[in-house]
Amino acid sequence: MIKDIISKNLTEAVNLALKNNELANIPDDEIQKLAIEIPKNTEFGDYAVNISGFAKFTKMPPIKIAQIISKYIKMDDAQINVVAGFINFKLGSNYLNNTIKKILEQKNDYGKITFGNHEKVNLEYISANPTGPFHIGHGRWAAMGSSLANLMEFAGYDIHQEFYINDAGNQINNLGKSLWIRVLQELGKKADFPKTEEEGAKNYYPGEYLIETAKKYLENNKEQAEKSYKLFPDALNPSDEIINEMSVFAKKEMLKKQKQLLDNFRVKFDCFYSETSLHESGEVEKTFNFLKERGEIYEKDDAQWFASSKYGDDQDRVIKKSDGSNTYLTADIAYHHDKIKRGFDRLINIWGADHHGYVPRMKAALAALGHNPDRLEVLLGQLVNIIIDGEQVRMGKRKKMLTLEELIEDVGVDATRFWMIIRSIDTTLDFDVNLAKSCSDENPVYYVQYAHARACSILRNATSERFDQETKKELAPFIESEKFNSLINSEKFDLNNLSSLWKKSDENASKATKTLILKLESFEDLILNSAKNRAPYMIARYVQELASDFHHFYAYSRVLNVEDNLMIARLSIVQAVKQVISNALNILGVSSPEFM
RNA sequence: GCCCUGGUAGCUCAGCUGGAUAGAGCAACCGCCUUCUAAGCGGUAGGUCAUGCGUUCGAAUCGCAUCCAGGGUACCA
Repeated sequence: MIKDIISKNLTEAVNLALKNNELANIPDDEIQKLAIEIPKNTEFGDYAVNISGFAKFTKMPPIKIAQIISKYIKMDDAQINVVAGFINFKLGSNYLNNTIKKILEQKNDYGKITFGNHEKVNLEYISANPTGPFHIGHGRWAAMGSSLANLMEFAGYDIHQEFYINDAGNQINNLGKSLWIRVLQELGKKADFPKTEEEGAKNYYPGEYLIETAKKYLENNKEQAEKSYKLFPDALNPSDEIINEMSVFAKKEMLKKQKQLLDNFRVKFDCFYSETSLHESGEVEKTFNFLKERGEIYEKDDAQWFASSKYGDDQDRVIKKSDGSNTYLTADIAYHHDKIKRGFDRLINIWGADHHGYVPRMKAALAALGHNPDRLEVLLGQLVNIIIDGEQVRMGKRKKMLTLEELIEDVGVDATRFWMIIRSIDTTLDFDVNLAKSCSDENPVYYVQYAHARACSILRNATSERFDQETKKELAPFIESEKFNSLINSEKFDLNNLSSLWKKSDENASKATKTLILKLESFEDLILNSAKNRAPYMIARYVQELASDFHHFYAYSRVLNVEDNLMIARLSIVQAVKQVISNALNILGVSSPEFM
């Protein structure tokens, strides 16, 4: 990375200046902190470093310090100039050419870094109840989570993607009870969902999606259902056996649908972890006893309490209710305990902001179990507003809602994913359905994909036969396929291919070319920063900027129909752009079309 | 009340481990298609970075207070 080269030279220069007593009193960690940045105003240079921070140690004006340091910098093929407290670097073509070489040699691996050091990370996200279709909010976690997984893999982590199935508790019974009503309705019996709170309306799922499930159930179980109905004609009071049968069937169907949708949405989990399995294996009880042995649990009001406030939670939490059953928290503690026992160095959870109060108690739980709570990282995502026709649509949870499936059908996987990722996780996302659907300038997905398709088009044309309109004759391609392939696909890219790139041509073209290559160069740095910050949205922003730089380049630099050496050089750049756009879009789980 | 996010251009948002003139996209206005994809490019205009005080050589960025918006504050999951 060019930044690393500059950084190394800079550190050496500062140390030399210190050794020669031209500077003094600068602590080592201050030198380490020097950040190479890209100036907002590129007139200053391609890279810059601000050394004003040294002023308070050396008691010298920043400009003086910058001058002294710059004297000691020995970089070939780079211009260095000092403005105020800044040392600016303007790079020569060697650096830029090497960037292209690196991309063409590393291909799909360009941008991969070893920062993560193979740390074993368990990334848990979505973790929805299997009681209905995903809503759009789940879509944000799905897109975020899978992109973050791709990103962190790229940055050198070992990522294990996990979905925790919340398949225990009353909700599953409620699901079964609701399915039974739908089944009876399908059989033509009189059966209705309760309407009022007194009748227990909130214990049912009246969403229409269970109608389909009911039909499916009846395909093979019609007689059985009729029989059950005769024994228990009251739709709201079926037997436990019926509820159980319905619950199991509904859960299985819902899960199947969820998995199918995730597959369509390019979300790949390594593991679906069932909460029920934790109860059945006795892990929940074991964890409870373990905590009890460690003295973290006490009794009050007939319930068992976890003393989470000892570990920073603002109050203690019930862990076993007075009726003897466990709370959700108990299973969740067991689950996180299990993750750590499975050998993960780090646990990352993506949770909706509505769960933020849950973070301290989960961290407290880890501490109480004897683990370092910092191993758990919770990324809190703000919620999603749906905008249709300029109006915000409220998401009623159990009423009619726009499901993720409908959205994807409407908008497409690429656009949905891109829009879900484009904003930082800290801001409430306004998802404008009309905008995401629109194939216009307003839609950044197509802007980026168009750049990729455009690059592909140029590369295609370069090796295709041509037809001359005037002479009505077939012309040879601009470059033979074989030559082109050896240019693009060889293990060792020949830097001489780029030699004619920087000969004096028009200024706009070389400026655009340089800007473009510097953007390509910054990809590795981007991976580092976005992985560090767990921020896939940075990739989405970057790839838009890259597309913009490429379109700009395209406007000023003809690739084909110029003299051969220049064509080869520019084709190499186009290929590199195509590669990097596709590497970036791959991380986001967005496709890179060859035609549009 | 307490806790978590956010408040930056007409709109949606970057920038926030303090540093050069606060950026992008869209919308508005003006231009550019007989040559590689116009789903594109160039240009113009648009700001008291919610408010106040503080820390600092220097604050959109850090601290405190206030005001707005969203979310949370269960022996639900």
